[in-house]
Amino acid sequence: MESLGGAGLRSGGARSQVIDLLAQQSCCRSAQEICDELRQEGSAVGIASVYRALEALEGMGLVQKTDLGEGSRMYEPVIPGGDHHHHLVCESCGRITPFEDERLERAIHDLADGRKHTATVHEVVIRGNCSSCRS
Amino acid sequence: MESLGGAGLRSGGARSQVIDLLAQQSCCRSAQEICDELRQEGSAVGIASVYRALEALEGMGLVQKTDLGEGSRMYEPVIPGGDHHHHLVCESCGRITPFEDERLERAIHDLADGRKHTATVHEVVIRGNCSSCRS
DNA sequence: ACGATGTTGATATTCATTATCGTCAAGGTA
DNA sequence: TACCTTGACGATAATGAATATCAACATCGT
Repeated sequence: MESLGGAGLRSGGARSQVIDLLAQQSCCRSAQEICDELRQEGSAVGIASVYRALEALEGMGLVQKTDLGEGSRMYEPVIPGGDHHHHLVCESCGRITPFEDERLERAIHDLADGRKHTATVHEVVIRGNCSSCRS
Repeated sequence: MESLGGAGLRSGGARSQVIDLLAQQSCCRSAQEICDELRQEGSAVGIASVYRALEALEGMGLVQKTDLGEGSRMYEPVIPGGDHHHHLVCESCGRITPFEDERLERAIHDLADGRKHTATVHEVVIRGNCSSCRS
């Protein structure tokens, strides 16, 4: 929250609500889902403010935008030094399963280094069928 | 081309033109780009036919849809047994650089296996700054 | 209190994608 | 050949996510 002030931004109602909601989520949410959930809690946030907040947070590296190919983009919090995951998407039931893999992370970083390309963010999406859908 | 007939589809003009164009491309193109390029060559393809062709090809596993976060989705041919690459996206100049990495592929497949999740397709996008933009 | 500046929600707008529709070409049958 | 069924075609309308606009409102420094 202090980082907002540092970037010359104030924390109006809508923005802080989006931050609070995202902080409680472990995995991704779409802008519409975030807006709906906040409205169900009684606040009158507009969808525009949600997009604005997400854009600002993304610029600060606190939120990562991901596209899982299901029509709308998904947003999830980036916990500095904390868990960093990617997604398995089931093509049959649509379920999204997060996963973490140290070996994959190392491969990606080494690769970017070798190409002299900085890797601010990266995303990995694996599509297929989950174990329950295959049985 | 024969695979079209096998799937109960005929190869009308538009579809084969999309196939021909994609076969010549090594990296990704948006639907609009494909449509524009075909029109510049003199054919009167409609954008709807391009989407239809891409959808059919994707269903057959001959085309992979990718979202690089630049507004529109990108499509690229899948060459069976041939080169299989992912993308580095420069956040500064927007350039898209394809890359191939065997170690990354192995990590992804082992990971999916361990989770009993089939991996029909997967995509990796690395965002950062390319070497020319950093200097 | 007051003005400058940033934020808000509603809404209009843009733009990629999908659905619809009438037309047309290809194949099959007699 | 003539006819008919089926599927593909291009144009365009419709959908829906994301962005831009705008007037009203907060917040902060003075």
